[in-house]
Amino acid sequence: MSDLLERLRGRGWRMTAQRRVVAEVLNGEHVHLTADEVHSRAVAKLPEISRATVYNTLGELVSLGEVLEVTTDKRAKRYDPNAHRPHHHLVCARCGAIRDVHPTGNPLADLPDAERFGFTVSDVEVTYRGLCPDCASA
Amino acid sequence: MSDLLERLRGRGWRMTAQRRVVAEVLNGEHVHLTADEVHSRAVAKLPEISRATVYNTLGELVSLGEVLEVTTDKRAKRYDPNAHRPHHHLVCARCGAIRDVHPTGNPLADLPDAERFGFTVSDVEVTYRGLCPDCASA
DNA sequence: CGTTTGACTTAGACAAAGTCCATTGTAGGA
DNA sequence: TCCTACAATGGACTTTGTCTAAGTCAAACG
Ligand SMILES: [Mn+2]
Ligand SMILES: [Mn+2]
Ligand SMILES: [Zn+2]
Ligand SMILES: [Zn+2]
Repeated sequence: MSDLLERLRGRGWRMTAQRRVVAEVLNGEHVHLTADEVHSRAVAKLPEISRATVYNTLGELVSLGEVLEVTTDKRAKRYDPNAHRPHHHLVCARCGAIRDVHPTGNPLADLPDAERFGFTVSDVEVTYRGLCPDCASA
Repeated sequence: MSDLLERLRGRGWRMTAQRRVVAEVLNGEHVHLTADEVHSRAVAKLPEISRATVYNTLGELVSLGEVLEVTTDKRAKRYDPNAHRPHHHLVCARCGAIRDVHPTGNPLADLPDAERFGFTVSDVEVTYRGLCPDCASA
């Protein structure tokens, strides 16, 4: 993702080996790694990178809107580089596998005014749960 | 909720002061307390109740299907006594207030087969986010 | 009722996920 | 090349939750 790195440099980011490695690890489709998984993979490329730096960098990428935080399970937060096209998630209840999905329809329209309690509603997250092919056949 | 206590007794639960207090605390509409909040309120009624017992009791209530676990934010799990009528949640992004909502429509039907990746989809959670009236005016 | 017993509760150790801070290092401009 | 503000580091600390060994008590039984 030199796209990403280019954009970040443009935003005044100081480019360091650590930040480059974190950005490299967060690359691909259906990628939803925990901070610890990002750290392990980053260590493979740059052994001296610290946990704190991984957390810092992930936090910065999130506030820049380049990465999304996803909390599909109650354990660690997951980091999603697919922040450009809005999407939702399909999660295997047994093994935790996560896929990006794009449902049709607009759930925002499905919430009547009477059910909004005066809130200004700006966003909807939809999480589908079920069993992945592997777990269903086992 | 003597309803609940009655049902639990019917299921062979030994009725203790601790369990009664936890069940009392989990009572009402739009109630979504964390385990620690349940513990604080339980301590007010029964000072010697322990954290472990609160966690144990909440876990049992969840496996009995009497209480739902809700993870609207990435912090602590919340416990929802409104397990009888299915519903979704509306969350204030600033102060964390949570309301139960009942959207129209069926999000399951909005996920095309091509977007299911072979999963057996059994459940959908929808979380609406926005600002509550208080936070919007501030 | 009093006894008995296994289910229940407790305190505290432990673990996982994440935050914070003082110190040390360095990217990138002058 | 030098300087310095920004970034990285390790480790202490916090929060949330789990586990266990030992003590307690609800309720079944007589
Ligand atoms: Mn995603
Ligand atoms: Mn609810
Ligand atoms: Zn699976
Ligand atoms: Zn609010």
